[in-house]
Amino acid sequence: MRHKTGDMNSMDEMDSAVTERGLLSERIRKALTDEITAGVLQPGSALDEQQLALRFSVSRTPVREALRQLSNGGLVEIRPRRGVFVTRLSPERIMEMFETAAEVEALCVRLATYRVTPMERAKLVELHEASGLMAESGDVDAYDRFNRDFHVLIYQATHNGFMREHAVSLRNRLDAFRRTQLRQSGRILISRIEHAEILAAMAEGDGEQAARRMRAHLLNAATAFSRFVADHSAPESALSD
Amino acid sequence: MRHKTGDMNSMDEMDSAVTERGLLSERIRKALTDEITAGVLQPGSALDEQQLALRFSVSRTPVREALRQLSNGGLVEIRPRRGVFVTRLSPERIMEMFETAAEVEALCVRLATYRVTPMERAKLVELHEASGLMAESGDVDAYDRFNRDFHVLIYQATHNGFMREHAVSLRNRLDAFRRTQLRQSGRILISRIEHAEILAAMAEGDGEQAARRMRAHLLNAATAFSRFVADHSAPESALSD
DNA sequence: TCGCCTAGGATTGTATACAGAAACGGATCT
DNA sequence: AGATCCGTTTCTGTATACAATCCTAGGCGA
Repeated sequence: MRHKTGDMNSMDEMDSAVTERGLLSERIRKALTDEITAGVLQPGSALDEQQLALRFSVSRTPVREALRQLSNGGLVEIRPRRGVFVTRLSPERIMEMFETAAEVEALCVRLATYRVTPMERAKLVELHEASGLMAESGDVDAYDRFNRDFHVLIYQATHNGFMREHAVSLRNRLDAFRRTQLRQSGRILISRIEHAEILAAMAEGDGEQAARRMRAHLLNAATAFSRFVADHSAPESALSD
Repeated sequence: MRHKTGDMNSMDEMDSAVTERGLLSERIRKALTDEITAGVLQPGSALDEQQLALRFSVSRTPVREALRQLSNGGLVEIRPRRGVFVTRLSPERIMEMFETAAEVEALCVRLATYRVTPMERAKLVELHEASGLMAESGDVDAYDRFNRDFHVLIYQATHNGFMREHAVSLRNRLDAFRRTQLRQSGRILISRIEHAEILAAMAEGDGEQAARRMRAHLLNAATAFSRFVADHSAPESALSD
């Protein structure tokens, strides 16, 4: 079973005349999610319902629903009777999110070490080995997809569906920042080495060790992200606000 | 200096009769949350928007928004174009949730052990000592409130706001089941003893030990809940259906 | 008799209309 | 000049109307 969780959902080239199978609110939610994580919609900016409705050529109703969904994901903030704003994530907040993700992933890999099936273990190794090519060619997008599959498979190996869903949801909220740090030179190779070390600990059945390495793995990514922000956005943000 | 302007925005009435204070969708969301967790709305039952709108004397719009919010909390399931249904939680699913909560709380108390401030530690002890009266008098509701404050304060002591929010959200989803198990004879006293042991580990600065005890604390609650379910619903569900 | 197709009813999804609150700007007063 | 008051305006929150889809039931044909 090799299902790709991150399939691109870009079948929007159909005529606008046909009502698509999915709900309008879902389409809008996805579009807004992309724009926010890509930085097109800048943090702190207000999202006007009418304006968005006009942009997507729909009424305010599905736009409202999409915005409500986004607020639950933490991407936007709703101030009642005031409006909807793209959540402004402070660097501290982002680091808090990374730390939380690190701890959650650590506990997942610890449980996974004790519960993983031989088939799952084989699949993990297979994924990891396949990532070697991506690391060498520097294909960030491909490695990003692999990385996701790798981690999700570990959640899966906990054999706790609720925990898996929670971990996936957490990971989704950090994806934008993860991609950012992954683009730094050398990060992919380091990431891959850390994966190998985690797999080694799992192979020895040492859940605590695997957990420690996973925590370090995530915190390294956080540090890389932090360094990236310090290097790239300091000059720009000097006069904002 | 206080002017006597015509500003009467400051009337804070708490009654639920004709108050226009909050948003309708919020009020409905709370009402439905209560009814679902209390079991008034049984798992698997369909929620008709028009019917609910009639019941609350509002239009379908705020009802829809409330239902969307609930679906993100996992209380209801939305099948597009099919309707909204109260989520049917299998015993396995509930145990998965308890395990996840146990692990998350364990990691919280581990971090809290290393980061708690003297003031927070004092507040924890104070809370714990105050709970003695509730345990003796068997006031389940009061103990339930204390229990919540106690655990939330531990999340707070991690000094990671994001983690605190996540842990609180997780706890909310389990509150209904927690109350159930707490009503079993002796559970309150046992719970209080376990709290004391957790505090002791924190006082010694042994985060790992505190984490283990917290995990056991939550899993004990899960076991108690499981036993409660087995005792109370087995005879009925044995040959019905 | 059984299975497929179609018509009707019911319910959700979306659009539009209306009401009230919060932001904005100008005029007046101190 | 600065602040305050008040009217205007814009936008959200809610209500209602319309459209599309799904479920059900009944008829028709094999």
